[in-house]
Formats: sequence, structure tokens, C-alpha cells
Amino acid sequence: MSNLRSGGTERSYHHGHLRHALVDSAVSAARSGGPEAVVLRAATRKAGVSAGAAYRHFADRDDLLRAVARRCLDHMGDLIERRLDEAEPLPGSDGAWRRLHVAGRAYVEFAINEPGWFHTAFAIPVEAQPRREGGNRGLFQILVDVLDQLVTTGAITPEARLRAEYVAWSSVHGIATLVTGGSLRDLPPAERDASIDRVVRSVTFQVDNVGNLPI
Amino acid sequence: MSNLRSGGTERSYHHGHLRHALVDSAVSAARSGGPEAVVLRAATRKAGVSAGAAYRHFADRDDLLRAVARRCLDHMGDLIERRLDEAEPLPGSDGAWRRLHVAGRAYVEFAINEPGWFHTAFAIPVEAQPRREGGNRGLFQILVDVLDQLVTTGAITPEARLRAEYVAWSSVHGIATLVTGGSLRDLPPAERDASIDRVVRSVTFQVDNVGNLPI
DNA sequence: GCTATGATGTAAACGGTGTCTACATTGTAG
DNA sequence: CTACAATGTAGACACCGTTTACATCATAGC
Repeated sequence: MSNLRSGGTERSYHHGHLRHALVDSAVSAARSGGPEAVVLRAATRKAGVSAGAAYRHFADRDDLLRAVARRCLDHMGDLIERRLDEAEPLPGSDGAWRRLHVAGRAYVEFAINEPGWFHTAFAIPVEAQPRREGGNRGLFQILVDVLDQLVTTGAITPEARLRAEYVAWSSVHGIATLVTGGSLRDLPPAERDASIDRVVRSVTFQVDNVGNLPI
Repeated sequence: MSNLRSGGTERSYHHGHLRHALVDSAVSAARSGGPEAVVLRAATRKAGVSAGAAYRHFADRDDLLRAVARRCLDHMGDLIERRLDEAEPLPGSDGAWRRLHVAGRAYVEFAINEPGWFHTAFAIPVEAQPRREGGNRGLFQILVDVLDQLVTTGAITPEARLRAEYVAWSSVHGIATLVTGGSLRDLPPAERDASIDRVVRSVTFQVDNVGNLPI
């Protein structure tokens, strides 16, 4: 199986799809080992190619890591879109609230089921890419759309909409990182799930209430 | 300055405070370079000692990183305690809310002013250590105490207190990570600060409101 | 069809890293 | 004073990212 293309045909001097093969291999490694597991030489080895060959397709290791992170973000977006599609379509503001809730739960669900990919997705900054053919909208855009629906359905005021992305995202991203490898990684599963539920539910109040503190 | 103790005295075969020296050096490196900058060999070099010497004091590199992370957490706790001490002491529930707010702001303040230390603090899981002589209470305990005061002052019900740690911590930790090196790292400072403010303020509503969603 | 050229892969090296092993030196308990 | 445990050294090993000079290939233009 070494030195063969994934198809199984004997390969000649040129690989043909090396860039893709390297990313595939690194994505697979990141799934179980996180960002630290994406290592250039290992990827080239699995592709049956010399180490230097990688530099025909990536400027450096970070460049590969960025490509891997993009794929992880894609997987994440895919799951969230899928969960949104599965959600029962409630009319009006109820539906909008429901979608915010579903998206938040899916975000944490991905982090828990694919911690390696989740950590890799945020291990390196990656500029927003234009929407790919058949790809999802991207994490941030999904969130923006869901929040916009809260306004159009009259669930919240335009004032509450202001910077609501950051509020919602912070909560969900925070609990996801703390629970997967962070300081809360050893929480018993039941307590962990209850905490996630509490946090995701609380996003509602966070987004809905805007204004000055009483003090 | 090489091969000399920090005091300046010529050192003999034994260093005397090597463990401390290595941690100091690594903490200093982490301040500007984050967790990736804590490298064993560099630390031993700066201590004027051979690479292997480190293994008399640390099981491996992660063991050193853990020690560094603890110091970073200490620094974080110190700042938060300081900010809490500086806060004007309001009576009753107003004071309790104020303290929650101040602690949250201090948390993000540390992350922004010391991103290297902040990321190092959470780069590796570190078990809660018993309170050190003269040290702070530890991040989590500070939060617990602040939230308990919300109950004792009657600001929130015991029901709302349940798992409030996770709610408050998630928001604040989330915005801190997103804004320092995360996906929101390029936010213009004004927008960034406004977002932080919005998030920290929203913690109030998050903690205060508990119950089922309308849907 | 032949060939110049750019794209892609190779081989070998470099410096850096974490880690181990066998050995040297030193403080200290008995 | 001496045996021993603690601590530091020297040198090796495998691995990593990265660079350089060179080999092979696809193909555009004659």
C-alpha cells in the first residue's frame, strides 16, 4: 500500500493529487490527535512521497495546518446545518429561538464528539473563505443568519441584535473548549451534559436582554 | 551572564535552584511566545545547564509546561483578586453583582494584556492545587465565592446558583479566547472592547434567569 | 512530433527538539 | 569519614521543519 495512489494504481514520479492527499492524511491525524498531530513528514510518508515534496503545495507547516483547520470548520458547519435542517420548523419567533438553541447544541455536540477536529479548527487563525460549491455557509454566517431571524420574526429588537454574535458565540465556544480538554474536561458526563444544557439555554437570556446593569 | 546564577555568583557543579530557574525562564518565554515557546532545551540553556539536567526536576516537557501553566493561572488570579479589592464596596446585592462584573472584566483584561500567559494557562490541564501560602484562591474558587455572595445577598435564588459557575465562566472564557488569537483577533479595538463589554454585562442576565425556554 | 520550460518530486543535508543512558560530581546522613 | 542519594554532564538517538541542488515529467508552441 505504500508508494501507491489511494486508487491502488502504481504511481509514477508525479503523484497527481498530492495536496489533497496530504490534507486528507493530516485531517485524519488531527481527528485523533488534535492540531499537534498534523505533522508534515508524517503526511508525506503516508502519501508515499519525500518530505520536501510538501513544499510544492504548502509554504510551511502552518499553511498545511490552515488547510486542515478549514476542513475541520467545514465539518463543523456541516453538522450544524444538518441539525438545523432536522429541527422541526416552528413558525415565527418560536422557530427562531429554537434554531438558535439547536445551533448552539450542535456546536457543542461537534466539540464533544470530535474534540481533535474541534481543537484543530481553532488552533490557527483562518481567514473567511468564499462559500464553496456545495459547502455550508461557514460557522459565522450560520450564526448571523440565525440571529437575523430573531429580528425579522420579532423575537428581539434590533438593539438586542447588536453584537449578539459575540455574546452567543462566546458562551457556546467557551463551554465547548472548557469541556473538551479544558478545565472542565473531568466533569462526570451527567454533570457535563447538564452544564452544557444550562449554558446553551442561557444564551437566550443573554441575547434577549440588553441594557445597562442595575449597578 | 551565561553559566552564572541569577545572583551573579559563579556556580559550581550543582545549580541550587534549577527547578525554579527553569520555570522562571519558561514563564518568561511563554509571556511573549505562548505555550509553544516553553521549550526544555532553551530553558536549560538560559540556566547555563545541560539539557538532561531538566529531567532531574521534570518528568517530561509537559511536566514543565504544567508548572508554567500554574504560574500563569496564579498571575491571573492575582490580577482578579486585585481588581476585586480595588472595586468600591457596595452593600448587598448591588455589591455582589458588581463583583461578578469586575471579576469578569479582569479575566478578559488579563487575556488581552497577557495573551501569551493566558493561552499557556489553559494549554494543558492542571489539577487544582491546594492554596499556597500568600497565594490567591485560584480562579475557580474566586468565581465560586463571587457567585455564592449573589445568593447570600439575595441577588439570586439558590436555583439560579446551580451550575452558574459554568455559565459565567463559559461566556468570559469564550470571549477571551476568541478575542486573543481566536477568530475575533482582528476586531478593531473599539469594536472589540464594545463586544467584551456586551458579553461581560450579559453574564448578569445569564446567571439571573433560569428556567425553561419558551419553546 | 520535438523540444524548451515550468511544475512537481527526490536526496541529502542542517539545525533544532525531546528524551534516554552511562557517567561525573557533590551534599549529607550515619 | 564514608557510603549513598541527589543532581548535573556528555553524548547519543529519533524525529521534526526547512532548504538546496538535482531529477523527472507534462505540455505549450514551434
